Amino acid sequence: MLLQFFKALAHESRLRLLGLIAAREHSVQELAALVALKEPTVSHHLAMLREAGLVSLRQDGNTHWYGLEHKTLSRLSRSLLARDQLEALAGTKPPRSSDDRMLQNYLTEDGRLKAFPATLKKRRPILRWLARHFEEGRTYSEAEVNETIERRHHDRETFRRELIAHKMLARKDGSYWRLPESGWVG
Amino acid sequence: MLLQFFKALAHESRLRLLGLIAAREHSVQELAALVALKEPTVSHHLAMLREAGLVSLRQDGNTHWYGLEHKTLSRLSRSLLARDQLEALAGTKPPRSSDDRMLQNYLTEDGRLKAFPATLKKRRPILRWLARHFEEGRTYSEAEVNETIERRHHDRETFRRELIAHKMLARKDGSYWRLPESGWVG
DNA sequence: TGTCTAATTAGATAGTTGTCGAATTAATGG
DNA sequence: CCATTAATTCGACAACTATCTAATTAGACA
Repeated sequence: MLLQFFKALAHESRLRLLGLIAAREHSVQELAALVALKEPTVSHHLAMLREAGLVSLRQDGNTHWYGLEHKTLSRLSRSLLARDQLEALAGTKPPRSSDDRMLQNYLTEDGRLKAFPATLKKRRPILRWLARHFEEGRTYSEAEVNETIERRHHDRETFRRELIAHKMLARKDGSYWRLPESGWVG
Repeated sequence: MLLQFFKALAHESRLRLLGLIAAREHSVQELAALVALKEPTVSHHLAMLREAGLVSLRQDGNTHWYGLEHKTLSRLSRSLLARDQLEALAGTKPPRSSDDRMLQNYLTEDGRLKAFPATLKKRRPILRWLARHFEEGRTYSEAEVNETIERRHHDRETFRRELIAHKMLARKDGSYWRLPESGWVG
C-alpha cells in the first residue's frame, strides 16, 4: 500500500495534477490544458492517483470531476511518523513458498503478528519468520531480544521460550544469539 | 524537494533498505546480504536515499554506516498535511530566467555542482541556488550545514564561507540560519 | 611501499513507465 | 438511433530506471 502511494506521487506530472486537484475539483479536460498533456495521458495518471486512494471521482453527465481525498493523505503521512511502521517496511518481501503464504494470513499490513496458532504445524513457519529477524553472528542482551520480539508481538515470554525450544535461539549467561538454520527444529 | 523524496521511496528495494536502516545503522555489505542485491546496486539506492536526505552516512575505517534521518522524514510527512504546501506543487515549472540557464551549465543531471567558477558574476547565482536549499525560519548546526552543502559539492568549507560572506547565511554561537533574500549580497 | 577489504563509479543491458494518436465506450439530446 | 462531447482503453515507441559485472577509489595495516 505504502509503495503504491509513493509510486503515485513519484512523478512531476502527477504531483502537479494533485496540486491542482487539491485547490478544487477539476475535469480531465481542464487538467490536460493546465499541465499541457493530452487527455489520455492525464487519464492514465489520474487512474494511478485514484488507485492509490489519493483522489476520488464524481461523475456529472459525461464529465468526470476529480477531487482530493484528504483522509488518505493525512493517514499515510501520519504513518510515516511512526517509527515502527517504517521498520515494518523491511519485511515487505513477495511471498513465495506455501509456508510464506500461510504466514501471510497471520501478519498485519505493517508486519506484526495477528495471532499465534495452536497447532505446531502452523506455528513453525511463524517461528522461523521471527527467528530471521535476529542477525547471525552477534549476541543480544535479554532486553534486546524482548525488544526485537515485541516489535512483532506483545507476548515476548512465549516467543522467547519457543525460539529457544526450537533451537533457533541459544542462551548462555544472559546472552542470546541466533543459531544456524540448518539446526532449527521444525 | 518533495518530488525527490517520493522518487526515493517509490521502489520496493529502497523501502526495504530504509526499513532496515530505521531499525539500526547498517553497512553496505549487511544491507546487500539482507535484501539479496549486489553491493553496487545497494550503493546506488543508498545514494538516492541520501540525496533525498532520508539517510546519513557515518564512516568508520572503510566501512560506511548508514543511519536514518528522522528529521527529514518527519518534516516532509508533516508538510504533506499542510494543504497550502500541496497546492503549491501545481506551480512547479521548468526554470527559464537567464540566471537559471547559466546555472544549468554548472549542474549535473542529478543536481550537484560540477564546478565553481572564478568570476563573481557567475558565482552569485550559484550561491543563491545553494542558499535556497536551506529552509527559512529554522536553525542548523554546523554539521547540518556541512551535510546540506556536501549533498551538492564536496568543498563544504569554501561554500559555507561564501554563503556567510554574501549574507545568505548567518552564524551565531555555532548555529546557522538562512537570511531573507532581500538582504542577500549579489 | 604493497596488499587487503569495503565501497563507489562506470558501462551495458533488460525491464518498467510516460506519452502520444487511434479506436472505443458512455452519456446526452435532437 | 444518430450525432456530439468527454473520457477511457489500446498499441506503439521513447525515455528512464534497476541491476549486474568490471574497474576504480580509499582506508587500514604490516
